[in-house]
Amino acid sequence: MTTLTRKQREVQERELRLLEVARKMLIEHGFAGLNMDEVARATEYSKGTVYGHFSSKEDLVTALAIQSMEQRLLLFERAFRFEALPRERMLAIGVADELFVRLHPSYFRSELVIKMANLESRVSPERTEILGKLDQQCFSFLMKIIDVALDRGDLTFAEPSQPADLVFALFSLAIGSSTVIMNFCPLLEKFQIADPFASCRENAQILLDGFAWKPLRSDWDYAATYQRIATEIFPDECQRIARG
Amino acid sequence: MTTLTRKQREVQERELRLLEVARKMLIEHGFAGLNMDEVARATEYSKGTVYGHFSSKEDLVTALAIQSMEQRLLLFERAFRFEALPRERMLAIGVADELFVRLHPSYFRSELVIKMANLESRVSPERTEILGKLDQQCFSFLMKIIDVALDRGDLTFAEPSQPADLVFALFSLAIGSSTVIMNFCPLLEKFQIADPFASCRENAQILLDGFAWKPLRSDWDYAATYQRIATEIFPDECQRIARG
DNA sequence: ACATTTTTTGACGAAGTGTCAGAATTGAAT
DNA sequence: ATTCAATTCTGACACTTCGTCAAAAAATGT
Repeated sequence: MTTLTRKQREVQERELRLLEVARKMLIEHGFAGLNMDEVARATEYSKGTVYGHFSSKEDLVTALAIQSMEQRLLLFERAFRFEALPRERMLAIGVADELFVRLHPSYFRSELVIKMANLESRVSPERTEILGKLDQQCFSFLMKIIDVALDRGDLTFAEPSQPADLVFALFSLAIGSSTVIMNFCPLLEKFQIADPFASCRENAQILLDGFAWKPLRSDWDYAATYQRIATEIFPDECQRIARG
Repeated sequence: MTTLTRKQREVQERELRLLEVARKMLIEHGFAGLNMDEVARATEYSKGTVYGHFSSKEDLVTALAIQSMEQRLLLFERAFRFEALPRERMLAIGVADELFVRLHPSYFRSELVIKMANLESRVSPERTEILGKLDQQCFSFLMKIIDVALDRGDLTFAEPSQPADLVFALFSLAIGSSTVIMNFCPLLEKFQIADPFASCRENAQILLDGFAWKPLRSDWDYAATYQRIATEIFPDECQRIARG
């Protein structure tokens, strides 16, 4: 019994070590530059051992994406607990997402890479399922806040819009903005947007105004809310961004 | 002289043939499944010849992305010439973008693949530049319409928002929505959104309402505008979508 | 008809993925 | 302590694919 758990613990630690090294490679050399031989060499295990953990390179990257989502959800949870008006809490979620992308750009990238390139077929079903569950958790955070807003009457939906449409809009804006910021740099320079993340935050607020989620920007000082979020919920993270 | 142009024409035709075959492969097997040996075999040319056209696999996919952007711009131009209020014209651009994604999903995918995976370093500078130019053309269509709206007073920007922020927001929403629709199917099912494209159209309108682009949805029948766009500008395309 | 230039070819080297027979290690039993 | 079965780990190997380049073939000029 004790021996079994010790063994399991060792295996788990080894997996973390493998992922750590792989993540570093993904950051430095991109998906194509992430190389299984090299992962084995750098960790001083053999290829066979690495393949014991991950059925393929794609599976390994999915494991990284799972870590990624877990990181994101940690930030989301803290944002979710922010005690404020629903719309302010939604702003906190937005800030959490921004911080995630900025603090873990390579995580974000591995998420997208995996979802984009038909790669899921080569990923173990277990990992695919885990990732799906995590996506859903993410989704439900937003839905819960929307439900509170509906209860309070801060937000109403006129046919044909539904709460899910708002979530869809926010997801799309967030994913699209991050994609543009991370991958369309020349385009952004054309735009001459000095601080794309600030622009993105503002755009999300404008979208919420479009949905008439009260209080509107004209009736509330969301800049102050943002300051509160930055100092009360994410002081360390915001500082790390300010520095780096 | 004549022989030279004939030769050039042959080369150009061959390139189109290569791209056609490569595109089919990209659709069917994804980026990883697109294979240079196979492209050579299927077109009955040799690898050397293929590499004469494209300096690398990434370069080939970029060429596909360029074709893609050209297709998109053809639709954008037609939308741009729509004689109507600026906001209606912007809706027409949105419809053009939707039609593009729906009619050429594989084109759209190749665009994203190239921009995502650090792949640009392996692409020939000429093609990178062409793609940049096309991006910018796309951008300037939106800017021109916004300028008209500003002139008419339909739209004003309150500090710190700028016209470019609106373009950024629209791009992000469009790219994000398409990405979610094309690649996050399980998530969309969770959302229980019956017609994601319709939802996306509506979300864009809501965003424009947020920017207070007049006339607001409450003061104008944009469903009617959409009908006009569908029947007057894109009758064939809309039918093809309705059928397939 | 022959020479020169251009184009095309496919064998090849390099790099990487995933597998599997056998080596090494471990834990239990004697 | 020694033996032995079970488990785990290893790295050589088979296979795939990218991109190159010397040589063959074709086109062009004389």
